[in-house]
Amino acid sequence: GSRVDTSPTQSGGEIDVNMVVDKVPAKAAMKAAAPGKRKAPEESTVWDPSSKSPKPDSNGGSADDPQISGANALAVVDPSAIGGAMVPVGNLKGKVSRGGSKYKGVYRDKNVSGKYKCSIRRAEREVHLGYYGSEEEAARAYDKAHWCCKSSTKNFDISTYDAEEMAKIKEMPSNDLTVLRRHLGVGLSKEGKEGSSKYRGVCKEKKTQKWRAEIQIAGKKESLGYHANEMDAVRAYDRAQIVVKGDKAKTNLPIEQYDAERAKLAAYDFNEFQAKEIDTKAHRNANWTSNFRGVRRYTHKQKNDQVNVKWRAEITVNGKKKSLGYHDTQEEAAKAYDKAVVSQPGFKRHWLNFPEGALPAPAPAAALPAPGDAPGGAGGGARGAAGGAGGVKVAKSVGGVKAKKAAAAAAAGETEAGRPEGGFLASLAE
DNA sequence: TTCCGGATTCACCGACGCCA
DNA sequence: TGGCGTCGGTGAATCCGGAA
Repeated sequence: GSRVDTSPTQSGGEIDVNMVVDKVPAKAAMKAAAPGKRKAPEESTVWDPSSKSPKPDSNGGSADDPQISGANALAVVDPSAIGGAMVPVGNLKGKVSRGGSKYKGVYRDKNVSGKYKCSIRRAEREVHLGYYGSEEEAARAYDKAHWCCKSSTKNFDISTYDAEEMAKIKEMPSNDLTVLRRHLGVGLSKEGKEGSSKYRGVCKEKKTQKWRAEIQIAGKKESLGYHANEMDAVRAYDRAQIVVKGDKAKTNLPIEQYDAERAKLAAYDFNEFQAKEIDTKAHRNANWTSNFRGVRRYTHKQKNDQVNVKWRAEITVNGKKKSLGYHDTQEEAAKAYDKAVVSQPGFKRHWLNFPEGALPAPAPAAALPAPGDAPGGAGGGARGAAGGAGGVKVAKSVGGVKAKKAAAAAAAGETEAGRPEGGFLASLAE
């Protein structure tokens, strides 16, 4: 039929580097033998994917090919006999594929500069086999996948691979390349990138020299805290992965290491996990800050050891904090803050905790510090839920250059009392 | 000084469609 | 049928500025 002899061209113990076992000549031969026709079904060899026997290659390779047949292949060519040189078995005829690589299954991804990627088709689906710095590495990854699926290699001779590794790969499921992908390191973290950890989700802050862990959930980055040593950050990330993805978590360390707490972690909602298990300043502050601008929690221990919890509203003007009283609820305190803000010259609606509603009546002037600076809230939690625009941030929102000009103008307009006349706020309001 | 969040970049991956 | 080229989405990594 259309079989093409794919055995290596050997003569006198030498291996012809230009030998060809690839599909190109095989297909040409097939076409020559039966132009326009596929191989007749009876000529095909049915291959059982569940068996570990090599699948007859449509390209012309065969199960009895001494070069590529099953476990035998590992012993066919002794690498030492060829001086350990790599022996390409692929289409190295000087032909460069459309992908810009001379190797099978290797492509250049124009989105990823200087890297080669490789993939293999399995059961009508493309399986990604990772990115590599060199064509050769990518070609070898492809070969390993091909070896796993079809018991043959396409780019380099099987003898150039580590026999032990290839035997191990042979044992991996050929219908599900997940195990192989893990073996190849696909989807795991990059290594050797300057300044970063070799672990996923962990990087080192240059400024603080601390290890920062974070995870992205539904497009939003969530902080997992700062850690003095890398492994603490790694574990924080791993645990967060388990919380978010359960058994499908891509952990840095073997997931079995978390067996003792996996059930507990998986039961967490991420926010709950973050609040209870992650020690960040924000969370430490969370129990005394409020979601409202200019409002914070105030606890007062009484003589009978009873703890009184109130919400304190305060505003910062001219760098000085002024109390706006203590309130039973956050909302009341927030309204008190809004009242104080409204009485500031040039105030903006978006400084308010309740910008949508009717403007509150301004607080009596005597009750407030003299105007002269953008109002600042009590800080802390005011940044987060209040849209990240705390009182002080108002100045930022005006823009760097403009804000600087305004500040300069304000400084120039200072009265003998030491405060800018007309107010910094007024200039900000432009 | 430390912590945090926004913005940006780009590596990674899956998948689609063309072609041999 | 499978190799190949490419595109788009996701998310990790990093930078940077502001707030505490």
